[in-house]
Amino acid sequence: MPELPEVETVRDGLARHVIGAQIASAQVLRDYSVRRHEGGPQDFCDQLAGATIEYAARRGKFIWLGLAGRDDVLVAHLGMSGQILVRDESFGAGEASAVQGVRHLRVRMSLTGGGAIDFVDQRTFGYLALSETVPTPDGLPGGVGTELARVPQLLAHISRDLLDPAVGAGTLGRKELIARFKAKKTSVKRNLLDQELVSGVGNIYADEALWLAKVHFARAGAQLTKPKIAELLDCAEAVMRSSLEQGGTSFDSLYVNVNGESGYFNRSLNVYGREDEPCHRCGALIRRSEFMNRSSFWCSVCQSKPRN
DNA sequence: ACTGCGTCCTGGGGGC
DNA sequence: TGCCCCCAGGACGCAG
Repeated sequence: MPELPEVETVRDGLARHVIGAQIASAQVLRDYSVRRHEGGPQDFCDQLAGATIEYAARRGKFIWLGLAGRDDVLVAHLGMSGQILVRDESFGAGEASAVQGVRHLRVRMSLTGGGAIDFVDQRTFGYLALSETVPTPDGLPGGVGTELARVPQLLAHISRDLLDPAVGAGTLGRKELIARFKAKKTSVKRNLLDQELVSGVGNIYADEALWLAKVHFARAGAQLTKPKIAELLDCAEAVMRSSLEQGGTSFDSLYVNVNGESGYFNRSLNVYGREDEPCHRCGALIRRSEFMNRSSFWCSVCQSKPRN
């Protein structure tokens, strides 16, 4: 499933392939895939027709495409199986046969002069919407890939992510994040997954970061020292950056493609999905626990359990 | 403020 | 070979 590195790969691909493109028309093949758009799917299509893409930005797992001369932007969330496929002129965009030939195609945006942007999503947790933008409270750029100090209203409550320069290690933003982390009364893993604290960390990378930092998922966040919290955040950032390096080169130039099923980032995983396999650091068996209605994978030796 | 849990959704894969 | 059921996940919303 796409996590932050995969989403960044998609954003980068969009920045390379669709900036300057004009959307001639949009076709919604499944209404559920256009959500949180006031006015619904038909209005979405009406509003999008004629829009020209100006930039591709990202905050956490949300992507947005800036539209020339407009205050609203096209927001995309990939959910857990979403893909954005960019088709060139030779694909035969707009033809009914071509639409039917694409498995799990939910929304097609046909481009002026040929080609298309396809939103493909097997499990339909992802969605598209148009959203007005609002100024960022700190006056800094809204996310990765834009210089504008604005963010879609739809995701204004989502915090910046660890790949955002504004919360980079050593910045005031990072310092503030550590302080907020320390002030929370809940567990470290819940903190890592709290998109309003720091965004972009999902279940997989939370477990990977905790393993790397040798912290048990259920440990109280406030129990960690600030340097330890800093280390944990650095670990989360490092895991995501190394995944990004691996994934960034694995889609071809015609497609902006994240394949939720191929799992091409999986080879670098140390704990996630490795129940009963030996820890890469100490050889003890990796355990799996239910936590927050999700699976958590951890090493019982490296990540000592809090007694409570 | 925090916690726990349900909801959305689909088809791959395991079990029989 | 077939069929049923479970499972995975992010974000959000609600009750306690």
